[in-house]
Amino acid sequence: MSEVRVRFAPSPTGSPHIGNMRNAVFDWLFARHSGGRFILRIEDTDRTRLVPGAVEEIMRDLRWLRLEWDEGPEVGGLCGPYFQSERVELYQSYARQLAEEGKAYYCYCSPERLAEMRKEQEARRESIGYDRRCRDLTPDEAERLKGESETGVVRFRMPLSGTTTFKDVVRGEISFDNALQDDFVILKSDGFPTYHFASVVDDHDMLISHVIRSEEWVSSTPKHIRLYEALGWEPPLFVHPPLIVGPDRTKLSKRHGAVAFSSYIEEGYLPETILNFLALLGWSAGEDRDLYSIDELIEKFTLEGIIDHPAVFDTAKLQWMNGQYIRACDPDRLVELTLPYLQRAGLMAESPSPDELRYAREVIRLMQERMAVLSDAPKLCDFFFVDQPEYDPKATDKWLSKPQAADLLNKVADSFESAPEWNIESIENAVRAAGAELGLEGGQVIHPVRVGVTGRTVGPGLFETIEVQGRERSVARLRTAARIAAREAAG
RNA sequence: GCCGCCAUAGUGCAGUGGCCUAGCACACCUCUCUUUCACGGAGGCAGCACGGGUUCGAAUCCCGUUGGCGGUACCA
Repeated sequence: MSEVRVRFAPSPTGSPHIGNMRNAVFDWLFARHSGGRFILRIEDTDRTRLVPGAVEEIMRDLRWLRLEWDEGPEVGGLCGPYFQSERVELYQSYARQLAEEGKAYYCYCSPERLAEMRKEQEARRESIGYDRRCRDLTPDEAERLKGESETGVVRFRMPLSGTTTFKDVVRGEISFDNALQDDFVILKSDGFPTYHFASVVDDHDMLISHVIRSEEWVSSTPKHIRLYEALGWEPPLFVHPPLIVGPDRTKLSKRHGAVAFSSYIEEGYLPETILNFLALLGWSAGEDRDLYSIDELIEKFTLEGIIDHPAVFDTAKLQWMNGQYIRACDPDRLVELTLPYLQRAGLMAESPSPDELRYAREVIRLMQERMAVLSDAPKLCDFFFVDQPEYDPKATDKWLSKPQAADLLNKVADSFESAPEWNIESIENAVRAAGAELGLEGGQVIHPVRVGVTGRTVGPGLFETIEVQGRERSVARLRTAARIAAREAAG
């Protein structure tokens, strides 16, 4: 096989979504696996749907996932330009060539007429697409219609009989009846090519060996096959991975909630999670495993492993996987990743001091086993960063309303103040000793103390929490809590 | 409607004619660890869409049915 060259060819009409990025993952993995090239091409041929900033977002998402492209915007390459809008002359010249050779023709039908035609076809419950009115115009008729309509499009002259067959790498041979194919537009009236035409021209021009694109494209592949034939080119291999669908099993779209890829970045999924998860959405190494490093993915990724049926995007499993990677994460890196979430929540300064940073590191260490996504961090550990925690009414109700609660809390505070050392052991001793004085043990002392120092009933290990929180802060909180307890007991 | 693709537990996969009393993971449930939560550990629940073939033997091959999805634009 000659060199593997694959391309990721998004159109900048909005934010990339999970499905787009899954395809990019497959492209990249295949390129890296086979020592080939991964090319990024921007398909900006629909000028009406262009979204400003979309190209930047695509590149940002790819880079975040560490999917570096070998050719494309910002990195260049021998087959550029990599924006289709900069290649229109190329498409136009090929369209002209096809027209001159009688393999394509100019069509002057107005959008209105086309809409009318479609409506009638629908009413008659038939749909063969364009009625080919302009397919075999005499020169005179062509001249006349051209004068009437001002603008026209170029349509491909599809064979009227026979079948078009191609081999999909994932599904095997697929055949289509030519008579059912449309004389599709290759060049629009604004001079821009349609997807079908531009992608064929570019895939050939950029020496693409494998066209990897999602399943929604299989039914237009016969158009592309005929185009390659008409242009006298060898078609690439077609690979159609399955669609990624929502919980309702339909194609991912806005109505499925978080579709923008960036929303997963914001929620705090790690790149290695997303890469691992996306790789497994429509592909399998044929093993009973779920966790793969990037290197393992590259090593194991083959086209044969691509599944041939749609995959439902399961957020629950994504979360689980992210938890796995968070736990495996280097602590320093985890701090770096989590800090922005704390800062955005107003829990940390924008430019923290070394002390504050050290403190945050300790706190995050305690959170590492408890986070599923990074955005969990603020609500999990906010009490570490404020002067006084908010006391959860349910918690105070349950643990601070006992007659001895205020006493206990004050005693613990006393012994914290007088403790010669401040470490987990001394803290535990102090707490247990204070409880013993009142004839309390186990949960009877630990729960009230936890509520006293954190304001809530759940959290990391009590003694670790107190140690990290510090003596001063813990004592102050215990005193406050003791007052609340006294009030509760009295009321 | 027409064309195409697909069909293993709720979800994602493994399985390519006998090793399947169908395996793994998530979710869910139980137990365990434990000061709580989480993590970890041990169990459990739950599936080859249906009907015909082929074969000594079918989740695996063939046909049909049903169902799901995709496409059917001067969008990609």
